[in-house]
Amino acid sequence: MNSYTRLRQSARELNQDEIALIPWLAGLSPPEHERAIAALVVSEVAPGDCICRIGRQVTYWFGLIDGLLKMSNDGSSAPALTFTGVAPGGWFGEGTAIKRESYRYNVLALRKSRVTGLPLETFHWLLDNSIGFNRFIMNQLNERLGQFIAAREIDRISDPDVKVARSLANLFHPVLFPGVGSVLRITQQELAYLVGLSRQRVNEALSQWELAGAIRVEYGGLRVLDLELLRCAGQDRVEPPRG
DNA sequence: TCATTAAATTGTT
DNA sequence: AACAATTTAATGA
Repeated sequence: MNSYTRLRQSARELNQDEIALIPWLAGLSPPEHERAIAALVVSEVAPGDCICRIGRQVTYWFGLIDGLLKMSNDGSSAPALTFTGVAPGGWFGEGTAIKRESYRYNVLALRKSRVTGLPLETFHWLLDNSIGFNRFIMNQLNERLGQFIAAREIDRISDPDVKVARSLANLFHPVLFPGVGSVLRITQQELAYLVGLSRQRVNEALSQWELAGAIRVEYGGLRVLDLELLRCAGQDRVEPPRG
C-alpha cells in the first residue's frame, strides 16, 4: 500500500520543525551540522516498547522528538524504580555513549513516540572535533546530575501532592527538555506510572495544584502557570495546598 | 462543514 | 477497580 510507504517515509525523516527542536545542533559548525543531520536515524516506538535495555551495548545516542519515555531500573529483581521521565527535546545515554559501556537502565515508551538516534560513531566524531558539541554534552551531564539528585529526593518524599509537584517540575526542565513549552502533553495515567502512584491519587494531587494556581489541568495534558511553586513544593515555607 | 459514533481521558466512588 | 461524564478523533453524508 502506498499509505504504508508514506507512513514509513514520514517516520524515517525529520521535518524542519523537528530539526529545530534538537538543541545541540545550534552549537555546530556548518560541516559538523551537515554530517550530524545525515547520520541521524528516526524510528517510531509503540507504548511499552524498550528503547534501550539494561546490559545491551550502546549503539546510539538517543533523543526524543515527540511522545513520552521513562527511565527505570530493571523491575525483575528489585521493585521497579522509576528514575525519571523523558520529555520531548530530551537526549539521554550520553554518559554510557562516552564510555562505550552497556546501559545501566531501561528506557521504555509510555506512549507512541518518535525517537531519533545519533550513531555512536558520529557521536564520537563530534566529541573529537566539535567544541560546540563538547560544550553541550558537558552542560547536559551537569544538568542530568542535578536531575538525578532531585529524583533521589523525590523518591523519599511521602506526601503524594509534593511528589507529583516535584516530578512535574522535573519534566518541565527547560535545559534538559527544551521541547516542552508551557504545556506538557501527558495523561494522568502516564504521570501515575511515572511517579509510582495510583491514577486517582495523581488526579487528586493535580486538582490541588490547580487550586493553588500552579498548573491548569487540561484534557490530555496540563499547563504550568507557576513552575517555582512546583519546584519548591514541600520545602520550608511553601506548604502543599492540603496542609 | 456538520452530525453521528467510537475511542480516549477524566472525575468520582 | 469500576463507573459515568466529558473531550477528542474518526467517519461519512
